[in-house]
Amino acid sequence: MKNDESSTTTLNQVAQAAGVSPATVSRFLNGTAKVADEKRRTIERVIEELNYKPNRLAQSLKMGSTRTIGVLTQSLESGYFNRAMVGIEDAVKASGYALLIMSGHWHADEEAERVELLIARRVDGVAILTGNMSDSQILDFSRRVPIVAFGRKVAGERVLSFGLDNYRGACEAVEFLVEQGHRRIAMITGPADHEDARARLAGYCDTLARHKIEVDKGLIVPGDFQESGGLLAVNQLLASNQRFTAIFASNDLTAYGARLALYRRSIRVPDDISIVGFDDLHSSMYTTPPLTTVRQPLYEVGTNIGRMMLGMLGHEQPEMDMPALSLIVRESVRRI
Amino acid sequence: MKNDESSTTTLNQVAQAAGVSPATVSRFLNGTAKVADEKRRTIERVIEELNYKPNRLAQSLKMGSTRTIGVLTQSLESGYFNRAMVGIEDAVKASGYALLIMSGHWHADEEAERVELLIARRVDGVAILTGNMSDSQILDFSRRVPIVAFGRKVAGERVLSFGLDNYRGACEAVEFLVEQGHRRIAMITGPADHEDARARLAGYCDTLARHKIEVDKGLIVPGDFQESGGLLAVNQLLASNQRFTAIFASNDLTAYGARLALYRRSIRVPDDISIVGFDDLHSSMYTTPPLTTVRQPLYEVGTNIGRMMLGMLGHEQPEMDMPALSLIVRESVRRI
DNA sequence: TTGAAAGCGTTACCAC
DNA sequence: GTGGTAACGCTTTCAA
Repeated sequence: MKNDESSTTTLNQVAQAAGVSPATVSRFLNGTAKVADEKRRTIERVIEELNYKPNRLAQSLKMGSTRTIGVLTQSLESGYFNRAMVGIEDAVKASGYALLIMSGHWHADEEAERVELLIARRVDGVAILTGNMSDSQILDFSRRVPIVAFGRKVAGERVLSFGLDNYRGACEAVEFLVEQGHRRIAMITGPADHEDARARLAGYCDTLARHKIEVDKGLIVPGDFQESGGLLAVNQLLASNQRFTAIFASNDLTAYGARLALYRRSIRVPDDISIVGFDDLHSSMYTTPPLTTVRQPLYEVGTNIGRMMLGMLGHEQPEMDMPALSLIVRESVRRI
Repeated sequence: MKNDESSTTTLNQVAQAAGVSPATVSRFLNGTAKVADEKRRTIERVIEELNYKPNRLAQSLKMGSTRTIGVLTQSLESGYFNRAMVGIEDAVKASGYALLIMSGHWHADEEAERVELLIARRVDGVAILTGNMSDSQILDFSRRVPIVAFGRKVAGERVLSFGLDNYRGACEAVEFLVEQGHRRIAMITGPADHEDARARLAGYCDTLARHKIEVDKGLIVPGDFQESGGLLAVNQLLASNQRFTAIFASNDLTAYGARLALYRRSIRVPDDISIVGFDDLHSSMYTTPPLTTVRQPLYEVGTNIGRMMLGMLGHEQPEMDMPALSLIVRESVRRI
């Protein structure tokens, strides 16, 4: 076996070495047509000897499909998005698709730029995980490439989109707190320009109202979906001398920060203050105390994105099957 | 502006519409040669009108470079690996490289399969983040594609590799515990087949020995680098009625699990038991108490991987500059 | 069953 | 400066 200097073998070389035409090799490789037993054996042998691997680039160019799905995430290191990522990957890898992942960092311009990059690389479709692009931007893109968008509501010829009912999730969370006897419930919000954050806030307000509990503006403090925001928020709450027995944090990260702020003042959870979060990140199972939170079925979100994408790409019909948000009761809430 | 049914415009169409040859358009696009002012303006206009975007696939095929770096990670949702991932991305994106990420799940066969996939897609180089492949496997791959491997020690023509001094990091951690007066220090190990885990265990043993502290086998319990392993390990430790004042966990995840196990028994940290972890995941800043741990400069690991890769790919010479492991003292250790 | 050849969208060499 | 054209590695008619 002589190797041409690590230079990659091409289908043509295989054909030549096997004394057949490139077409025949191609047909053998793809099972596109019957090839005589004898030839097929020589081809097999030559491929082995030359260690030939098809060039997917050339294939893609020819066939007009890269078998690649572009994913626009918002952060490469977000436990939230990455959970969905593995769902997507699991759903599509059996069909031979790979993921080309780019991050938009919650910045509309950067997001658009990344999608542009994805399209330039000729991904077969792009999955968009929330973000700040406008619907019309997404719609525009969808004229160039099939899109499935999560956490957005945009309708069009080649866009599929879906979201989770954040409002209802928030209602459940606050409902639970009320059931447990809490009346003075503080809320740490998420970014004001974030739709999910607004829905969660609305769920909080409405649920309180439904129970004839006054919505005290002083109990609503801003966070940023990060731990640091949660920490600051609780500090602010405490500094303003508000009375409250529970905190509804807009997401788990916020809850972690809030919990630390309480710890610093030796305020016990849940004995003194109860906390409920939102997302149910994996780590929420291991905080002390384990966090009561609203579970987002992110993995399933991912598999559904993957399936919907395959559907648009002409594979078997996607059967959507989306678990709803559900409250996971752990140990950060006390009945009072 | 008429749009041909969302079908993508090609360079040839631009050429035709502008009344010039494809070569000229290409030259204009790449600045490969001067093109007359007049033509350049028509070309610009036509590109605008037709909304032409170059097909990177065709470019790649022609030029023999996809401007893509394959990354073999072990888990898409590991805070540890993903921190390095953003480092890699930051280091290479300015040069126009994108990342094609695949996960090997710590399984040698799957890892090899993924690298094979990466190569089939003609990535320009592959970055390998630890894993279980054999050195010779990696060496083999490196004959087909430039490789930079982190957490491995494999030398070759086209492989660059580097690791962090886990042994020394562990020594520092245990040294600190001893300085704080601890003598009965339990250790929760990582997977026995994991090199880093073994190095950390060795650091623990040697440091104890250096201080003439007996290494009690009963204080060394197995973990798995996951929270659940840490939890189980502490349960086992407690059940066996060992006396100890501190725990050295093989990584932060393990420490989280251990901390929860303690919490369940109302054993306080650090008042009753001290804990130190390893990795310094972002979340370790927000555990209660915040975790004292050995910081791995993962982001910098990533940027270095990226730079080394660019170096191998013929860009500017990489200047390695790797921060060492360092102990981050927070609040999970008490002086006794 | 098989081969010749066109073509996917680029780039680059060779003339002019 | 610019155009013609071969070539990158593959797939797929069209004939035979």
